[in-house]
Amino acid sequence: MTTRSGAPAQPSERSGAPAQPGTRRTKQRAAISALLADVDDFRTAQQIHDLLREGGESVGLATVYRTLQAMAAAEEVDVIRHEGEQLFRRCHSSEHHHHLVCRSCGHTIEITGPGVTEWAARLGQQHGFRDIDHELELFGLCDKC
Amino acid sequence: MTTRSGAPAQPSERSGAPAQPGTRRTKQRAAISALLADVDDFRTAQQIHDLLREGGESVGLATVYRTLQAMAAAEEVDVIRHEGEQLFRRCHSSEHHHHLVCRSCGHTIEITGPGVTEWAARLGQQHGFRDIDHELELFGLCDKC
DNA sequence: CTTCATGCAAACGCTTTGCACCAGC
DNA sequence: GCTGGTGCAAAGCGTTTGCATGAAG
Repeated sequence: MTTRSGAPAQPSERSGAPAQPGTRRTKQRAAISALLADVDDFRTAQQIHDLLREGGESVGLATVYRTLQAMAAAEEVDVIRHEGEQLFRRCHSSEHHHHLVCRSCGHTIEITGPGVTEWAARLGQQHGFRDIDHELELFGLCDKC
Repeated sequence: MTTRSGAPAQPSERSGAPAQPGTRRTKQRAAISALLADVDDFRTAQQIHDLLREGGESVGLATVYRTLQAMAAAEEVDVIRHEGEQLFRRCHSSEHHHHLVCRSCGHTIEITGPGVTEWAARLGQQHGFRDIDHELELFGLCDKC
């Protein structure tokens, strides 16, 4: 990605895929994908790493990070930041949504903000801001915690 | 804070203050306070550190962190986390509010979420969550950026 | 004079990266 | 056999902390 071979041969880039990483099907990616399909709650990269190890599928922590990053870029997983660390989760809805997350076990419920996006856009415009983005997450303790 | 003197003398703790740090009036605290009064935008601890240094008032970075932490605990400053780092700002409203923050210069406008708190509480209750807290901030580019 | 804040540097936790090795295709 | 993913360990970055010094009251 940083270095380029001297040859002027154009990289094998088809039209569809924007040369994102994470193309190749590997055992590690499969393991992470499978785990994410299983665990319906937000988890840190380190937790995912531990869970994989517990499950016998040992994957390097760096790979976990790299894969999650790629999946996040491909919008296959949702990422939220909480207290300095990032939490990952495979979400069901592909539409814009927010989360109600248990701050103890990570149990998550997807929620939709009632008109938050429009509200944010309107408010931004009012104050001369453009390119408005919003962060909205709810945290609490679920009934099991 | 971690180590205690062997003497069993009870710490000089009056009834009012819960032994929070930041009691003593020092030059550094004054400088940080003054700067925060001047700068109306969200700033990282390191930016504040730099600004102090530029202004001639050199304060150790650790002190900046410790002081900001104390001020945050005393609710004298607002803290938000964004992209892994925390931003500090002296806010005008002491009531619950949110922010519209320029992601380039940190310029900030205080906003009130229309019923977000109630909405969050209701939603939490619906799903058996308690002790609900919410994080809501807007980010964009201000007209000067 | 006692106590607590400060400063420095080292430690910390999470995340990213360089590089040699290995596996997809 | 190329290409690109993996693993390890080291580096990076923002933040916290231990400890000796210095200032506040």
